[in-house]
Parts: sequence; C-alpha cells; structure tokens
Amino acid sequence: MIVRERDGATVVEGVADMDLDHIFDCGQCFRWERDEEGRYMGTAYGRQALMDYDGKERILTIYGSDEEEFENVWRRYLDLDRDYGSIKKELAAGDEVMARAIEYGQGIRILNQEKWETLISFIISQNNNIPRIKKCINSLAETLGEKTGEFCGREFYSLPDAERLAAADVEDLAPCRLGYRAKYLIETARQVAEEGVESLERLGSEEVSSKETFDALTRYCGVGPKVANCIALFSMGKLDRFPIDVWVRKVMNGLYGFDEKDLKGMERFAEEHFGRYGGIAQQYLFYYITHCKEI
DNA sequence: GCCCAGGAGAAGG
DNA sequence: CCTTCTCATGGG
Repeated sequence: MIVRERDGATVVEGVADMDLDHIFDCGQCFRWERDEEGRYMGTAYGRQALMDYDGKERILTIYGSDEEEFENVWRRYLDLDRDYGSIKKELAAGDEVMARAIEYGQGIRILNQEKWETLISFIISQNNNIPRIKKCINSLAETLGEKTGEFCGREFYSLPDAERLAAADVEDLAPCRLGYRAKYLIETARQVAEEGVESLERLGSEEVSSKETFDALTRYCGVGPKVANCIALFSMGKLDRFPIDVWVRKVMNGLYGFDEKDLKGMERFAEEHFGRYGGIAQQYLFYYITHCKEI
C-alpha cells in the first residue's frame, strides 16, 4: 500500500477488497451519501471527506484529507490494515451460501466507527428503516450538535456529546422525529455522562472480552442484544459479534434452514461456524439479502 | 386502512 | 426462563 498526497487529497495505491457501495450501503453507518459518480461524501471523527475508489487500478482517493489526517483517522476508520482476502477465504471454505454472499458483496469492510456515535445511532435504528435512521441522525446533529466544518459547499455537524444530550429533554428532540426512542437516547446519555465516556472507550479495549463488552452495552437504556452486537462490531472491534435483525433472520431461515424464531440456534451456528469473524460474515449475509434480487 | 423497518422494555406466564 | 403486547414514525 503506497500513500501519497496530491493537491490536498490523499491517494492510496494497492487497496484491495474494497467497494464503496458495499462499505457505505451495508447498514453499518448512516452518515455517508453516494453521488452520481459513485463517490461517497460524509463525516466521521469530526472530519469531512469525499472518497473515490478505482477498482480497476485499486486506487483509493480521499479528497479533503491530507496525509496526516489519513494516517490519524481514515486508515483505521476504513480498516485498511486488515487482510480481508484471507478472511473471505476462511469464511467461504465449505460454505456454498457464504461463498455466494461474499462474491456478491466482496468489497465490504467493517468500519471502525466512533463509539458514542454508534451507540446512539443504533438505539435510533431499532424498529426503523435505514433511510429514516439517516434522517433522524442528521436531524439530531443539526439540532443539538456542533458545526465541524464546511466541505464541498455543505455544512457538517457532529452529534451532541453525552453531556449535551443528557441536559436535553424529549421536547428538545421533537424536531428529530425519533418517536419513542427519544427517551431511550436521553436516558442512555445520562448513564454515559454519569459514568464518564472513558467507560465506553474501555469497552473497545482488547483486554475486554467480546461477551463482557456485549453484557456491558445491554445495560444502557434502549440497547438490547441486537443493538449491543452492532455497537460492539462496528465501533469496538469485536468482530465475532453476530447481530440478528429481521433480515439476517430471513437469511438464516431461507438459506441455512433455521426456524424463524430459533435465534439461539442461529447464534450457536454463527459462533461455531463463522467463529472469530462472525460479524464480518453477518455483513456479507445482510448485504446479500438486502440487495441481491435473485437469491 | 394495513404492513413493515438493522428491536427493546414491560408485563405476564 | 419464556411469550406477548406496546411503543412513534413514515414509506409502500
């Protein structure tokens, strides 16, 4: 992987196993938008960027980012130091269904997102659909967050931090149209503000086991098993977590033959069959079932 | 009008 | 431990 800086953008050569549609449209993140040319503009860690990937030349270009910002933010955010080629090989071995799902979503990568943002994003995600989740999050950022910058003629806002959200009440959140989730958000913000954000950071440490992280997350208001697994997977590096939503349930039922309500069986299968990369496997399955018209 | 969406909490068994 | 009901909101 060769990193260069050109005209204020970062150009990375030799990036394999990447497709921006697969990464940004697989339901793991909600703050990136596609333009007509297939580039993605969005925000993370208080930065804004426009990403373009040339699959033929295997060149990733990040506009709006110098090389220092790339090394400090985007390299880890995009999980560029992980070898997805070998992971895909491991997951596809002896599993015809997974092999097909991987072929279909071959460019998926698990982003390393901000923990607090991921926590509140997936509280909002419950019993909701992705376009509306995006609207809710952007509205929350514009209503209570702070401006982080302007980029390509657009203004970007961060999400309100725990203290700010803890000081709000449900009326303040009314314009965000969060429904019954507003009170969950405020209650969780108060929990986090009280215990300190470091405790949230600690859950992403290698020393904390995946199961410990999961158990700790389910103590927040509005965080059940599915949401906890998403947070652990998408922002805390717990790649074995296997979130089961309505779509994954459909896949496990339709393609792996599980009874629709046998969540325990699905969980056990994922643990034994997909192992340490269960969460990545889950993303291939999710993208497959939500995008492929002919399964 | 009904059903659905990256579900969870509460109540009742 | 399990099952069922309820919870806002907007799109199809």
